[in-house]
Amino acid sequence: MPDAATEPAKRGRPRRGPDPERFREIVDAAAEVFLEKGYSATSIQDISDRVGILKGSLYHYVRSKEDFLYRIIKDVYDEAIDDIRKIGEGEQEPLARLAAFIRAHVRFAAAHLTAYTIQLREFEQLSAERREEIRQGGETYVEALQAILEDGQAAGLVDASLQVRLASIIITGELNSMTRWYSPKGSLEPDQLADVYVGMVLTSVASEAAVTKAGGVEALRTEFALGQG
Amino acid sequence: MPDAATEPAKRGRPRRGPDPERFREIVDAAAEVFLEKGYSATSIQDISDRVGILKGSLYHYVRSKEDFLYRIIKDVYDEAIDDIRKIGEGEQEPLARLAAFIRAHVRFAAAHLTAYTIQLREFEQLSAERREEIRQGGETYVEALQAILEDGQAAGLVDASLQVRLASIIITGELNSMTRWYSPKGSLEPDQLADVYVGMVLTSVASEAAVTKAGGVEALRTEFALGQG
Amino acid sequence: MPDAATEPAKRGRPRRGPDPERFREIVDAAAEVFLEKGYSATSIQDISDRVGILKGSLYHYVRSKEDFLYRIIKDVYDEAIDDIRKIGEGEQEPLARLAAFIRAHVRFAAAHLTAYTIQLREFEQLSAERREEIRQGGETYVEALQAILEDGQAAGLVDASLQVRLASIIITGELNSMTRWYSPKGSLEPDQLADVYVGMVLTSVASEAAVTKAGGVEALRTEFALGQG
Amino acid sequence: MPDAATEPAKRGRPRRGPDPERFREIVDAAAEVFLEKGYSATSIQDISDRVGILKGSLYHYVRSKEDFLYRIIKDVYDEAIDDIRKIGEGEQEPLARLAAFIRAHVRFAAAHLTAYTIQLREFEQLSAERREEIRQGGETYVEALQAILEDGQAAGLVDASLQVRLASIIITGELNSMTRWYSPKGSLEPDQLADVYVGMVLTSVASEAAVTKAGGVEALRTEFALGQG
DNA sequence: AATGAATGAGTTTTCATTCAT
DNA sequence: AATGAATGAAAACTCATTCAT
Repeated sequence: MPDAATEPAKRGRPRRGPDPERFREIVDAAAEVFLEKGYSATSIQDISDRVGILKGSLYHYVRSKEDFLYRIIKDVYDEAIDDIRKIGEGEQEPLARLAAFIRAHVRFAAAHLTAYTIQLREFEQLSAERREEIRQGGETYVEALQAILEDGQAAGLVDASLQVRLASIIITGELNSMTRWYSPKGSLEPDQLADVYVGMVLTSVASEAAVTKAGGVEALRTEFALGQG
Repeated sequence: MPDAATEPAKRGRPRRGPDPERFREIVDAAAEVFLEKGYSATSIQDISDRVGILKGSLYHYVRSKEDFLYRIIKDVYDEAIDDIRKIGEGEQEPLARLAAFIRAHVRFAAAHLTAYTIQLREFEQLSAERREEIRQGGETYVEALQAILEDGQAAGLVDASLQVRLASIIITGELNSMTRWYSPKGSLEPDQLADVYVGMVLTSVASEAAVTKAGGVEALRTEFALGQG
Repeated sequence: MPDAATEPAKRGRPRRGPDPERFREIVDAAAEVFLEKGYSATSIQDISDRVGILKGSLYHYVRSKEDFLYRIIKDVYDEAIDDIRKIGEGEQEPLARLAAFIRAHVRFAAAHLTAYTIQLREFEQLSAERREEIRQGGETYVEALQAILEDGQAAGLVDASLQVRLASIIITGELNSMTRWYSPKGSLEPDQLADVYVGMVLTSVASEAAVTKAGGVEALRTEFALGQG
Repeated sequence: MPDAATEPAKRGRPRRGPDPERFREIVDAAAEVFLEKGYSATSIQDISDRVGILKGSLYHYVRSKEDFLYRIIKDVYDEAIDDIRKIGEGEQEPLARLAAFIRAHVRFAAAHLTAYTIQLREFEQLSAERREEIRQGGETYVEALQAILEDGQAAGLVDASLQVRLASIIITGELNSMTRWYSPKGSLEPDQLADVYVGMVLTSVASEAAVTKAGGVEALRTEFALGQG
């Protein structure tokens, strides 16, 4: 019986595939360009120029331009799903959970600004199959938000007359719209922005009881603020 | 009776440019396709297919593909400016003006859904010159909104601690995000949607005094509603 | 009621599509190059050079390089099917029909030398769907030939011990191999070549009775010749 | 005694090239793919996939893609030349030699089916120099066959009116066409196929005298058969 | 012997635009 | 007003080949 330890690894293929760090570097370059020019208006040449290699060389890493978009969106989408799952673990009170949700969302968008913005803007450019595949992933922000608002209504803390589905869509749009102007280079920290969002969103849905409990709208508007950033 | 065969259809005037009705038809077709596929991903062929003519024929109406985008955005932008100017004429009370502003904005977005959506999404695809030219046009929604909020603060009806510039941007994003999901084919009428927006936005910025004056947040939330949809 | 005679033709589209003569010209150019270099080794550039236009211009006529191959093969295949159908109409005697079949086949191959050669060589380069579609077309030369040989056996004129399916394949290969060397520029006329083929093929399958009836193999070999070339 | 440390592993001889067995393996893989897809349509990637290594690694064995084709064709061509030389050694009678020639050819084609098919199909894809070099090699099948037929005519056993050059080309095409359909996986053994070919070819060229001598065409058709396969 | 990154030149295809009719 | 042929430039993608490791 041959000694397994001295026997060479099965002919040929360890086949590691491309270096994951280099791959990340390249996908990040693609994301930057997509953000600046838009996916469709970006050429493979634009990406390779940014990386500093020839355009043909990119096909070591992907099979098509769409693969770049897919990678960017898939990754941020998966992280977003994780993010949504973590929200509310711990927080019991609906308004506190709502505040936590908003803060988490703002932090997430700020932390993954490029990729998250691309996801919002360019999702429809993916092939139908890939859109479908990605959507299977899990609960969306809208759905999570809706659940919180429903809990809030049950607890009498969210205006009972609110159409929660519609409100969830509106609030999600409100939060997502930060990707249209927010820049990490500015002086506004994510938590400061979150404070503003939390204050505005909470008062926009709070019930009479919730306002009273907080000691008025203005009090409610700062109740969940982290304060000075 | 004159000979119909030799007489040109329209009385006297030599036809200088293309038939404006046909032009509108074609620009509308372009807008539809831009909305569906995005400007950059749309080819001249896509547009001509939609119209039912050959692509070369489009150059009777425009000098370049960008001209279509320019026409669409310029027109809706100009109308938006008009829209903004009209708001508040008449309304004296800041919260009433804020409500009127929101309603007008929702109505406008709903009425010009395709063009307004394109303007939001594709403005950056215009040449720098045209972007500049269009921006000269007049006050933006954000600026108009900011002015109203400032008046509201002066009148003690808007939370004095609110960062009005930031709030204006957030609220505008919130309103504009309706273009991402609203459809005139759905059962939700623009005024019904406006009612929801008005309620949420007003309570999100109202001062303690404003809430008290209205008889509570829930009352404030319906004070400016048109009601039954 | 409007007068149909004076009413203009329905807006826009007579849409004739490309000039069929020009199209033929271009497909013929493609066929020439495919013959010289092989389909896969031919670039779109090669074809456009032959035609004398830019490569992009070819896409007025086809949607892909494969379309050229399809057109060439489809057309010659359809004609071949027609050809096969016509053979034997009239001829009653099996050996006479066999001779007629061979002559027709040689004439056909000579008359469509380029396209028929391409069909034989490059059929497998078509997509699976197109191969399938074309094969649906009708009876092949092999099948037609087999039928004739079976009739010949029934009439006692073809060697009873002959495996007709195999013989049909062999004879078809023999006939088709002329595409590997035949040139219309040479001095050998199609009918002269057919005379040789007829003589060789008939004697290669004839029964004893057929030979006797003809007055010997050498007599049989010239019985169906057109003679003087 | 030489210093073992400086001496290469294998006794004396420095290793010049790659392992010949591995080389054969790789060339065979290339041949398989060339057969399936055609030379021009095959990429180096296709070959390396078949072997199970990366494409860059193939350049340890060859200097270019064409080298694969050259190796395949050169080898089979040289063997074919040998094959042709051996034919007729021993056989004295022209028809017996013709039968032996056909049998040898069929056996050869069956034994080297892949390489021989590639040689027939892809010879023209070699560079002009290599085509020239290979052609220098020796007598071709057509020439050998022509010589036999001429001997046959001299002996009165081949139809005197036969154009032997043309007949040789036709018969060679007939034999070679087996590469278009023959498969060693089928139930037809090479010698069975050779029996059919021998019978058909001999009767297709035999003189009256040869037929009479054999006792009729049908007798002639089986005279050189090996019989049951 | 093999890997995997990269090259550079090529391929097929797309597409905005022009223009004679 | 529209056609349809063509252009010319650029797009996405392919691929034989090289090379440092």
